[in-house]
Amino acid sequence: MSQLAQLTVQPLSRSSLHEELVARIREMIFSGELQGGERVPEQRLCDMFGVSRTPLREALKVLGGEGLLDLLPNRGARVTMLTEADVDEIFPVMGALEALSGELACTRITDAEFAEIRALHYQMALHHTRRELPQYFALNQQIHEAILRAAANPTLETQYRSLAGRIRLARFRSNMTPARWDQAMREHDEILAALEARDGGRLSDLLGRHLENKRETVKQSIRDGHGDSAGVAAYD
Amino acid sequence: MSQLAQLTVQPLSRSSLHEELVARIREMIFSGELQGGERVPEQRLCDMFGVSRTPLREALKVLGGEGLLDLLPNRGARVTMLTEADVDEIFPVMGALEALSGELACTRITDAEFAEIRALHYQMALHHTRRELPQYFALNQQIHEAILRAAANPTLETQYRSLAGRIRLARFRSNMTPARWDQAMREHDEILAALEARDGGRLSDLLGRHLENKRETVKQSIRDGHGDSAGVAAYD
DNA sequence: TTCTTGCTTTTTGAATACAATTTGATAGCG
DNA sequence: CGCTATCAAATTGTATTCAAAAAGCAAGAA
Repeated sequence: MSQLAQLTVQPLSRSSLHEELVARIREMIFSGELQGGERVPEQRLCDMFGVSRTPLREALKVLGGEGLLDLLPNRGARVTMLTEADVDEIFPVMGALEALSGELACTRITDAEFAEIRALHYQMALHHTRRELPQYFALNQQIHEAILRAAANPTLETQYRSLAGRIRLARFRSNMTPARWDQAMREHDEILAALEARDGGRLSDLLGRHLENKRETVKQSIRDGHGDSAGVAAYD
Repeated sequence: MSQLAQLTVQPLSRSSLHEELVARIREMIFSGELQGGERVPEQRLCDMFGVSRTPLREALKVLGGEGLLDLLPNRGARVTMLTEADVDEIFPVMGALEALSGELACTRITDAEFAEIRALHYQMALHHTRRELPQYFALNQQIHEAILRAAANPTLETQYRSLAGRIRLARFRSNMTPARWDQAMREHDEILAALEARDGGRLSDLLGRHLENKRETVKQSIRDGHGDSAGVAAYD
């Protein structure tokens, strides 16, 4: 018998049209190319992508299931509008999941994985001292993603990303004060310390509280009216 | 102006065919009418429901997104097979969500809601003393549902139900020993007490540990080979 | 003017038709 | 005897067509 049976290979994903469309349209929503509340006529998208309505409609159904589109029977699809109430609903759930990711990460993380996170952390700290906000945010997101990965639980990752995607519908932009930014950086110091100590309970708490600060930012952007900041990427 | 504008009526949900199909096929999966791993030829389902392939395929895509079907490009859909690894992955996430539902329920539950849960609890206790397992399970499920409802967070409900649905793929049946059953009942006594005291932290812990016992049951049923117990409903 | 009412246009829902891929079976070859 | 290659049938992927519903518009009445 060959070694083939032993190997686990990436189950190469030859994606079909509808999968491709799901990814593309999702990105259009996140990028703001499709505005919240906007009606999405099927034919226009078909022309845009050069496909027929069948695979497109399949894609819309999937995105509806993800909560990114509202599908109204006989009245088309609209990009979901996030209300403040939605945000208050979603954040506690995200918090619970992020807390779990902290717990699991502490029990499973390898030294190599931790070293990588620590490297990201110090790089982020550098951008913080230099007051380079975009770079700071990029690293910040990478760190949270790395913790999530370290938890080694694909179901958790999927669920978390799904909720994070819905939050991105708000297209918020962090309006950090210097004081708040300094505080966030201190929180990250503590997060790194808890992770190094493999203290799952403490890391859970820290991640949960760290997330709470984001909630107000998102709600504020909804109050300000999110349609106006077209083309602006969502920050963390 | 008439009074009509003031009234808020149920926005009657005329469901389309594909929505109907999603619900029907989902039930077929849960009931075991479609076995795990079984290939689901589109044409057969079309004949079965008397619809064309278009709405059916839209339904399959949605169920694929829910994780109940595996969609292999050009190779059809299969009912997802749950591995023990999947169960070990899903349960911690469910645990985090159930813990959150306990926390939220304690902060929000009304006296009326609590009274209803207490009633369900004592009814369940009665079935426990009479050793009426199916009735016990039915009440048990109602209690957990009621707590989830009391948390008053639709996002949480959706996410939890989605994971619970995936677990149902295992089509497990509780094989409780008398000792284990007595213990479960004691756990429920504590759950009720924590809820009455509005002690969110304690309720979280209790629900989490209560759930852990279910994990082994499910994994055992997978080891036993779940295809054999055709037609057997999943218990709690 | 403003609201209603009926018709036309547009858009969506569903079914059918066509193309591409996979599966499995058979024949040919080593 | 076993393996490969080729071809036919079945199944899925996509496009097109037809039907039903909703949205828009214009004419008429209050």
